[in-house]
Amino acid sequence: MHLIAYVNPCGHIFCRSIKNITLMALSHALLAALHSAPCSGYDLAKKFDGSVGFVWNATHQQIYRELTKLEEQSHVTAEVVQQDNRPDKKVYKVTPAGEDYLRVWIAKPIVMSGKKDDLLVKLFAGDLVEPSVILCELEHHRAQHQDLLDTCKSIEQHIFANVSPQDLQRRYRYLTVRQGVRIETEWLAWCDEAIAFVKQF
Amino acid sequence: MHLIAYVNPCGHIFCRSIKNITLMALSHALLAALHSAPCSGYDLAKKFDGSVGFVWNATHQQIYRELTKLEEQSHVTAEVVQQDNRPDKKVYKVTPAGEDYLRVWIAKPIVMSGKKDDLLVKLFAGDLVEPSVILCELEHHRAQHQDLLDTCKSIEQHIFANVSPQDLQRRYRYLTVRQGVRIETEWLAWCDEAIAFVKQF
DNA sequence: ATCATATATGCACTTAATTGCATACGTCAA
DNA sequence: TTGACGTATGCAATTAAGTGCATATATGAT
Repeated sequence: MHLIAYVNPCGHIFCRSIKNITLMALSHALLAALHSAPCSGYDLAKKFDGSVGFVWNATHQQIYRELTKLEEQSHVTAEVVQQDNRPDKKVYKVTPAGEDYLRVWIAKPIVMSGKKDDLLVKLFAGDLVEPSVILCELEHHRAQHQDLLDTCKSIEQHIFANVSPQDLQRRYRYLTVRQGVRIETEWLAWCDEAIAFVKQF
Repeated sequence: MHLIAYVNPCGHIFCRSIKNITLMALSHALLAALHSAPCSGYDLAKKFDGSVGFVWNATHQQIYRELTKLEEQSHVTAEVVQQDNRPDKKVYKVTPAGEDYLRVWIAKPIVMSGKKDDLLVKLFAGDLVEPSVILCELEHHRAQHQDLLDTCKSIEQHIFANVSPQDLQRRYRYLTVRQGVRIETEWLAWCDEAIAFVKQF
C-alpha cells in the first residue's frame, strides 16, 4: 500500500494511504459525535443536545449506512443493548483506529467549502417575481434562523454555563455553539435589513 | 402528465408537474446567473464580478454538463460566437420557459438546508489533537474568510455604489453582497474569538 | 522549438446524497 | 382491533456532485 506524507502550514507532519481512503465528510462527523458520547444511530439521527447534528445534518438512512461502513472498517464497534419496552438498539463507540483516522483528518488542512445558498440564488433572480413573493421567503427564513438561534442560545446557557477549564472537550464544543449564536444572530440582522429593503418596492 | 398545485404561506398559488422535474439546485443558480447576463460556460465558471458564483459554487465540468441539460430542456438557448484570437464560445441565454421554471422555483418555499461545516466538526473532536493543530486550522480559515470579505466589500463599493432605485435587478443582487459582507465579518469575529480561546490551552 | 498560461468545451468514471420503501416492537387512544 | 405515533433499523434505486482526463486554439516567454 502506498503512503503519502503531508506537512501542514504549521509544520505538523501526517500521512495517509492513497487508496481506500474515503474522504466522505459524514464519516468524520459521526466519529466526532460518537467520540464525545457513544450512542445509537437513532440517537445520532435525532441531533440531540448540542451535538454534531448542528454542524452536520444528515438523514437516518445516511447515518445507518455510514455506521455500517465504519464498523466494517473497524473505526467503530457496535454493542447490541436490550431495552425495556423498546426495540433493541446498537450502541456504537469509536475504536483507537477510528480516533487515529479522525486525528489524520483533523490535521489535514481543508479548503472552505464554497457557499451554496438557495435563498441568495432566489434573490439573484428576484426581479422575476412580485416583491411579496421574495418578502414571504425572507420572512420564512427569518423564522428558521430565529429558531436556530434560540436553540443555540439555550444550549449555550444550559450545557456550557459552568464548564471547568480542564474539560477540553466541552470547551471545544462550546466554540461550535458560539459559532451558531454569532452567525445566526447576523443572519437574523441581514434578514431584517433585506426585509426592510424589499418593502420599499 | 400530473400537475400539483401549491399555496405558499403568503397565499401565492403555483403549480408544477410531478414527473420530469429536476430539483437540482445548480440549474437554478445557472439560470439566475444567465438571467442577469447571458454568457458562456467559461464565464460562469470564473465566478465573475459579484455574480452567482459567490452564492453557489461549482466546477466547470458541472457547469458545462448542466448547461447542456438546460439546453435540451429548452430552458436556455445557445449561440456560437466567433472570437478573434480565441476559441469560439457558446453564449447561453434564458428562454421564456426557463424564466417560468425559475419563477416556479422561487415561489416554492424551501427549508433551509442544514449546516455542513468541516471546521466545526473538527472542533467537535478537537481534544484528540494538540491545540496548535486546531489553532493552525482556525488561522487558515480566518485568512479565507478575510479574502472573501475583502472581495465582497470591494464589490459592494464598486458595483453597487450608485445604483438607481429603479434598477430592481441590481438592488436584489446588492442584498446578496450585503449578506456576504455581514456573514463574513461575523465569521472573522468568531475566528478571532476561537483563536483567543484556544491559545489559553 | 518547447513550455507555460489563458481561453474554451466536454466525456467517463466514481463517490456522495437523496428518496422511497420496508420491517418490527411497543404504547395509547378511539 | 385498528390506527396513529414513537422507537429502532435498514435496503434498493435514483439523482446529484465531484474527480480525472482529454481536446483545441492562441499568446508570450525561454
